[in-house]
Amino acid sequence: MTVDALEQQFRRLIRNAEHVVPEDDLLERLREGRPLRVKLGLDPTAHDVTLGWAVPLRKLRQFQDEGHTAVLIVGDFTARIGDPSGRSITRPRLSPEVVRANAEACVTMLLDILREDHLEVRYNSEWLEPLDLEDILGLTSHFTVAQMLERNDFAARFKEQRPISLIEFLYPLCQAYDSVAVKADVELGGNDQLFNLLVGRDLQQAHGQRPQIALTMPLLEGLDGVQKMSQSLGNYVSIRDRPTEMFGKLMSVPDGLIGRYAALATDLDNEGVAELEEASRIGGPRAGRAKRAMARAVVGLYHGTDAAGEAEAAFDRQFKEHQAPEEMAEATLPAGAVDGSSVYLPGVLSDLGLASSRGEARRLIAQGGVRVDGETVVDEQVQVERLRGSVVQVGKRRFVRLI
RNA sequence: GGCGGGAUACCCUAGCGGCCAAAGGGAGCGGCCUGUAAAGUCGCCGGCUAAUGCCUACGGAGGUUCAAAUCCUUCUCCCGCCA
Repeated sequence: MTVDALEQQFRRLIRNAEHVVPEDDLLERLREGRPLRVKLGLDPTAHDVTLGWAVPLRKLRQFQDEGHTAVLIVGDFTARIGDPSGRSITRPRLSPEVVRANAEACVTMLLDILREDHLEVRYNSEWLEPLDLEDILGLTSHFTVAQMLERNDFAARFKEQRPISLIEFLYPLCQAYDSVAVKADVELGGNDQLFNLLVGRDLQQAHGQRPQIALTMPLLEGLDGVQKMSQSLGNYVSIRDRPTEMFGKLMSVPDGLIGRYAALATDLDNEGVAELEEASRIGGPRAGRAKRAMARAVVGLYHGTDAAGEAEAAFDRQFKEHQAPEEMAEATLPAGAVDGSSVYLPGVLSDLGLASSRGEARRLIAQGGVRVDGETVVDEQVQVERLRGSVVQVGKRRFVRLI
């Protein structure tokens, strides 16, 4: 490979990265011309791939495309122990079978992004399970409490006098040991993983290995624009969301995030990203158009450009022309709800999951948030004929067709 | 191990015998506005087909009282100081 080509590969690989520690070592290893072992850890309790999680995954895919080996570490052992992080109640321990099944489902989903060649999937129980206490004490001896407290969230919790379980100190060690076990050249992760990745370097060195390069990707903010995208917060887009849903969710993102999404969740080049970012700063209709372009690019990435175009058209039908969407959930009128010729609508709404309770449904109706075939419902009792075959809408985006 | 403090709805927090389904803030939801953005604005925000009604709920279990989120006992968990 020419020096130039190498340099370009290097630029591609570090593009958008938040930290590359140390950068020059990555270039050096690329020069060796061998496939690098690029590790990425996977928590098998997650069951959906969000756009946020896709950021490091897509980076891993880039490495694959350059001929390097993706080493996917399934944290089956650690999942079995349960992470007591923060104040959250200790997760129930999962049985090995359940973890395994989850993990396999996860890996399958990851193949939406990763390629099947240049891929190595490893379960960390393979090397963590056989460790005995002596081995574990040996691992801990390489680190000090002060080192552990360097980690931001530990430092913060310590300062605020919130509990830190000892087991939490062991997690970075387990993860670091994974790096030793698979002889990683590079480990990828979200930026919140930086500390753990650096622990991996130290531990590899302690085991006489060349320390891995830690490459972290920015954490993508969720739809709310504030917190990081996560399944538990419900502010996420799944890469398996239907095109229309994906497009719609992306259109609800705050303006300030357009550039960020464009950079991290699309395959637009730097100029394209800069253009959208600029437009989003200007605001007004230009920002709206920039957001559309971003949404189209994301949907296009996972569903193809045709689907993206259709999603945008469907979006306009629904929100500019206020037509019901073409595809929506269908449901039958719950039999119990019918009383003679009229129906108690709050009961129907809560049975269909459009409202969390009958009281909630009644409130929605009272506030004018419920429509049948586009017409705002005023009364709680509704004629059966009016409902049969109708489209029931709650709020702006929840639709169900009754059949 | 000793002593002290604490656990309130999704989160943070007030209440400290009846006026408490529980103040305030955040999050969330709905209407208007709009670019399904932000800001703004009006409203909702435990459940029950009306209710000045009933049920469930202030960490768990008991108790005192006509009446308990509030008092007592005990258990669990958290925090602090001392060791």
